[in-house]
Amino acid sequence: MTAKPHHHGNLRDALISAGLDILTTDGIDGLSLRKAAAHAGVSHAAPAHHFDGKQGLLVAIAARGFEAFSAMMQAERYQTGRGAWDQMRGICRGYLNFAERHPALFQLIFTTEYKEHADPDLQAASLAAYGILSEVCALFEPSPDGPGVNELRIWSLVHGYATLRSFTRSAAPDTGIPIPFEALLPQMTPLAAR
Amino acid sequence: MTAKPHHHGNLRDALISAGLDILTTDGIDGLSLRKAAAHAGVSHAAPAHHFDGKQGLLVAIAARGFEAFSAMMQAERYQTGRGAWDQMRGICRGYLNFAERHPALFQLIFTTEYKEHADPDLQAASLAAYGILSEVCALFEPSPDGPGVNELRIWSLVHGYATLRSFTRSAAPDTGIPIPFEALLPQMTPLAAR
DNA sequence: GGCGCAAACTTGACACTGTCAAGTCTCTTG
DNA sequence: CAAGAGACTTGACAGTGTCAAGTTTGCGCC
Repeated sequence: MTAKPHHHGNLRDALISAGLDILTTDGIDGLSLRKAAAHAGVSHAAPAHHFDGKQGLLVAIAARGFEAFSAMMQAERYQTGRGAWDQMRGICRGYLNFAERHPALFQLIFTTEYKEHADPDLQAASLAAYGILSEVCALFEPSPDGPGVNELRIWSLVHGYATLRSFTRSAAPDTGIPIPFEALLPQMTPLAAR
Repeated sequence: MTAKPHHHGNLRDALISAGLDILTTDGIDGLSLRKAAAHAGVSHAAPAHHFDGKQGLLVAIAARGFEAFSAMMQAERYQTGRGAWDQMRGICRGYLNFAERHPALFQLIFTTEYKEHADPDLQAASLAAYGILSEVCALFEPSPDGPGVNELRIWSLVHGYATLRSFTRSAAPDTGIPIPFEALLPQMTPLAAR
């Protein structure tokens, strides 16, 4: 059994959880290896034995973040119905919920400057998230542009909306974007209204 | 004359330029106040007299970044013609060019975690950039959804595309997004084809 | 069953960071 | 010309990531 490596019950997971906690409270630049170590009750150099430096911890956090991201999309997927547009609106709602409730984590998982994406776990988790969008887009086939273009169109639209909503909230003097995402979606693509 | 405050010819601008240089070479987390100071040939605490801490420098860099961003959109705006769609495709091309050529700066200007946006220069610069999009969208009026929705739709689409292209380039095992942005644009909005 | 060894973790150190306090120089202004 | 204000320097401090040693712990092997 490799479940209990030493006298601390799986420190690696504890450090990831600590990192997630710090991320939500102190933001992305308030997260440090030493703080995560202290939060988990170990010495400042302990993380080095489980992650390849700070980037390694960020990669692990991002992988778990993508899983939560996927879960949030799936949670909304069938919320209003099983039609193609129901599912599409559902996963977009989940996408936007995640960006809204976990802004720092959302930024982390989509920012390549913080981490190298060579990690297989991270790649798998991000591909799984993309797979959800891909599945829903497949419901609209056959379509004039094909699945690839539709995926990119929806993804760009929802990702841009999520990013810009967070941006304008801090940047604009008013309260930000007053237009709901669904107002952008309907005329978006000439998809089959299956 | 307030042109030459001391024995250094306008250190403030020199520090911003140094910051931009470091940003392009070392990325956003390779940028430090001390490095910028050294790059400008002054002591490590000199920047404190011109900026309110590191955030102050980032704000000033972001303001100049938005100006370059606007300039890049304007440079492409009339490149292929003066029609409404010509201008729309033009500024989107400029938008994507900027994101591609200055990825770290692009990330900085659109990330609110790095800086507070209370600075009036920064607000003015970002509003000016938005004004360009707004002008071009106005060419399509009257439209079924009104200018606000069209602006947000285009902005979300192009911003999401720019961000995700940079993301997939680092994240995906292949070379990234193979679909050009213009493939997403045409059926985007039922705008008047003026 | 005891021994050894490797892994987990600690301690200490180093260079680097942002920020503050005090001091020095220089330019301007009365 | 003197005085003072602003620009800049020097020095220090806490915090950071990372490396090099030690120390502890638990597991496998003879």
